[in-house]
Amino acid sequence: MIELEKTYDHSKVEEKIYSQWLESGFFNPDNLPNAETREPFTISLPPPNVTGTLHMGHAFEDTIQDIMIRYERMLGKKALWLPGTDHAPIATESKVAKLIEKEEGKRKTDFSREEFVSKVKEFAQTSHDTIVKQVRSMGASVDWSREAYTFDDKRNLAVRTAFKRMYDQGLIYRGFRVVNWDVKGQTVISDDEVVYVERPAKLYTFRYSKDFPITISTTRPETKVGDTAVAVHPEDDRYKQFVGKEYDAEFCGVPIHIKIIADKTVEKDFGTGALGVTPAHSMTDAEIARRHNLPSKAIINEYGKMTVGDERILNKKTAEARESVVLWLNEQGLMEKEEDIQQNVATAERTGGIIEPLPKTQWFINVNKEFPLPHSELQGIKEGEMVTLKKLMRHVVENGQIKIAPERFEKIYYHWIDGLRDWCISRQLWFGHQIPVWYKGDETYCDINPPKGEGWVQDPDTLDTWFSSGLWTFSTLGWPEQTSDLKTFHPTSLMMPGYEILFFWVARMILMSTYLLGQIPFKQVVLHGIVRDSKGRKFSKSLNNGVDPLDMTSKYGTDALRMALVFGAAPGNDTIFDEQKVKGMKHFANKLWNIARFILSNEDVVRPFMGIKEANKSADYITLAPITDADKEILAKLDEVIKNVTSHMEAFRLHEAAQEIYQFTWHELADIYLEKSKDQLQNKELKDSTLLTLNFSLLTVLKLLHPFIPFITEEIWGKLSQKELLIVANWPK
RNA sequence: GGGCGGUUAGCUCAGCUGGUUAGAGCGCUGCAUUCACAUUGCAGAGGCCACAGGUUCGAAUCCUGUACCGCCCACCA
Repeated sequence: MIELEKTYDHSKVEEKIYSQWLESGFFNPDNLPNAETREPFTISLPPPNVTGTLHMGHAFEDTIQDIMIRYERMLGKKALWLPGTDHAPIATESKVAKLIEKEEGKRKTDFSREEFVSKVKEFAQTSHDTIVKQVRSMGASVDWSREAYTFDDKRNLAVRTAFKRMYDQGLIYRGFRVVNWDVKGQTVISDDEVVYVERPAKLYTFRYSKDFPITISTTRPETKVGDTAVAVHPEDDRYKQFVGKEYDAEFCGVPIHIKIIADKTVEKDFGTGALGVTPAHSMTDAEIARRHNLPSKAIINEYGKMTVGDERILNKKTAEARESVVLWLNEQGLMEKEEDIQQNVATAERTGGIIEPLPKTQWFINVNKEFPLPHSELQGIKEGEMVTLKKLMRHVVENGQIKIAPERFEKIYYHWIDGLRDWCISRQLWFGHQIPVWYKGDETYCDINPPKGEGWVQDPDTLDTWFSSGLWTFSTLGWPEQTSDLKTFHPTSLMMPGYEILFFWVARMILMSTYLLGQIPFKQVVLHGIVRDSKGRKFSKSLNNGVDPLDMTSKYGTDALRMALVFGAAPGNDTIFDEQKVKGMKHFANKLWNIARFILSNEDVVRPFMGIKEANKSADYITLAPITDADKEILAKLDEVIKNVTSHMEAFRLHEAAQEIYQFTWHELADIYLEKSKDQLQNKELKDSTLLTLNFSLLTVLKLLHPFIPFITEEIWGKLSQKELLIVANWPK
């Protein structure tokens, strides 16, 4: 007779069980029973940023991946879940800069680069330790022995190697062009990091000067001091007569020279149908200027201040300069109209600052350049075949080597690729992988290691965080070295990120892996949604609606939180976090506990139990007559549940799987069969078969539930004096 | 401007390839407490599955359209 306490107390169990798992070594696939013959199954953990603590979204992500890896481990796979963290330069650097300003009253520029970077590294280390604790407390069965960091030495070598290869093949180049400058973050960012925010704005309609023949409309009159042309549609009869003519004017004290040009991209119906072209401070205008060979005149600097004109605008911020220009236009009688409109303003994803398009020299990855693929294990593309990075990214999804679920995201992915422009990878930050390029006079040197000799200066810029994240699936396995891990575990099997990083990360991993390894990075992507608060809002600092996963786990238990997060969460759909749900799942855990308590309270339980522990199918016991209809029924239902849960797992319908076992456990096994068994246990003839049925049902339910609620199931399993841990038990068939 | 998703019980959501009286959790109502569990059990109320057409023997599920809500993308300044 085995006695359990009346209620399940997660606080006494979770640390103990996690330690048992760690001691067993089974998180490391090399230590699994019969590891040599197992088929590899790999998940790379999307590395959380080392900017602080984890939120409910991370808890959700950890949960669904842990469910999959535990399931695959029980299926007999050589299951590797590789953890790590991301140095996330923009977020981390700005976070530390803020902290220093608050605590020491100093600014980033008061320190040397080395001093500042070491402070950031210190912060990142603390943050890392917190994150590890949190991942651990979620019960994540990650292989800590293989933990990686996007900014450690091994990953740095991978980054330099990748850069060098792309540079040598002409896929990375340095170019001067209009880029997205984040005034607040003081760095360039890529197109994907630009977020458009709709805001009310004024649309001004005016002429440059009294004798200028065309009126133009703009929301940014201050930039007109940098105009070099006015563009109209080629078929606009109003303006045909002026095309090709050139005019001089003085605009708010600044002399300008304007050429009238015709370009198809101009909308006849917007504003006056004439567009003032500012080649230095607008991406679109820069493209028009390139088509028409127009000169470009920079008039705004990195601080968002005007660099031309007199005291009315010089050194003023653009918004202030705008007021001055508007005043001048009105004074001169040049203003025709001021209208209120809604406008999309470009802001930086991380800092929220305004994007000021500026002409600058930066590093880019050319996504359209044709080149021979150095090595290929991809289906449908041969080694040496001419490809572009865009083509590679599209191809592997199109021909099904990589599957994206839910399927609708494949279309979104293609659409993104089709509109993709060269990827700006340099950042004016200190914390990050410094670009492995050195200069001396007119010479440029790119290599994995610095050049020998005196006088070389390394490019001060660092790389976009997604450059190193793009290497994640293989840099974590030892690349560029040809390690046995790389051979065994790459391509990885499954990737489970949020849909919001499909472009940022998933696409970049596909780019890097197909190019550098000639392999897909993963076979299957399952995108999950965002966890929102009970009112459907995103969790955010400004709303102060955050819920700390650790509070939930200590209050209700990790199992309860995991089950609550996965219950009702369909792939790709956002989910609402509700504390009530966690509470309900704590009740479920307690229910399971009491089912076990009842079964184990029978004195004879050990004897029949020992007899069935090796078996895996209910069919094996049905033959053990006498057996009642109730026995048959519960065993038949159990078979069906096994079948259904397995098929849900295979299709990543974790929410369906969870619901199915929940229903069975509570409302079939506990509510119906357990009650009937009470009578049967009184009958000597039926006692043995009843105990067999009870035990078999419990064992099976524990197995089925283990990926979802690993702690309590392992704890009960342990009470059943099993030789092996549940974590490596066989998935029922 | 283009694309995508949502609209199912009071609330939050499932419903996989169309098939018996549409499900869950929470909440609500009534009854039950020494017998695994009150973190409980039993019983129950509650839904023209957004709307309008169509396909089908049969539609919450497929097609067309409409209306709201939300998201993504985009060089209308």
